[in-house]
Amino acid sequence: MDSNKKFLNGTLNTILLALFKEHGKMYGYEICQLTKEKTDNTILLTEGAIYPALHRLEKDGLLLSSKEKTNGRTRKYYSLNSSSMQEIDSQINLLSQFTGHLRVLLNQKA
Amino acid sequence: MDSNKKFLNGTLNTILLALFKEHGKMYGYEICQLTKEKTDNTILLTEGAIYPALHRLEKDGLLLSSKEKTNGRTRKYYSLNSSSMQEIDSQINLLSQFTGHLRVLLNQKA
DNA sequence: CAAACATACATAAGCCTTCTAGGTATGATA
DNA sequence: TATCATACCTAGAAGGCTTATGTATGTTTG
Repeated sequence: MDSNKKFLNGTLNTILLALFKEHGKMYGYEICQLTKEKTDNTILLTEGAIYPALHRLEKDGLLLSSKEKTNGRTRKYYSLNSSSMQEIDSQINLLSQFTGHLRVLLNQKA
Repeated sequence: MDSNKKFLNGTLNTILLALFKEHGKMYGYEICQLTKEKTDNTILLTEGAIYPALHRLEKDGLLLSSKEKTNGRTRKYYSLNSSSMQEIDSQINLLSQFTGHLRVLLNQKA
């Protein structure tokens, strides 16, 4: 109620795509940690949201995955599917536009 | 799928509060039109979303309403309930913060 | 002058996304 | 050896928006 969790709704897929675009390959757990750090603990991606989202994006052909074993633990790395780059950029641009307009509505053009 | 409609999810209530803060009293239909104009037809608030949202905000004590007859048509005007101003500002600030962090994740700090 | 369009409100069913809560497994730390 | 951190996963419930529909009045157009 008094958190900003609900704002995330609808933006998660695109946030993930943008993170992959900047950071290359990443795995789920890492994304949760990184996002938390980058946003001063305000955007907290839950695993219950992130793993299904990654599966969805892979199924939709926007992500590719590969498993790697590191320190005895298996990580599932994802990265952008370059053959869907147009679609990926399009989605990121849409969200950028949206946040821009949103800031106009919120009167924080700066 | 290829629109930015889904991004709206979770932000509608707060957008409304911000609009009221800037524009004073407004009625539902007007808000739909104004938002459309202010965002170059990209943020399209549907009536099916906006009317329930206005009812909710009034029920929660954040908005006050009054009916007025203009040109034979009845308008239901809403405005901020000044006694809830603290809560209202808090919600707007939360969304502002969120969009700020979102832009960091999207790499569009400017 | 009738049809179409714009204004203005409202609600219900369904969809989609996320959250909560739970589960499994390994390595490190206390 | 118990707890915590890492690392994955899924199911059920909750919540918010879209789509579709309904009502009613005023204005424009053919």
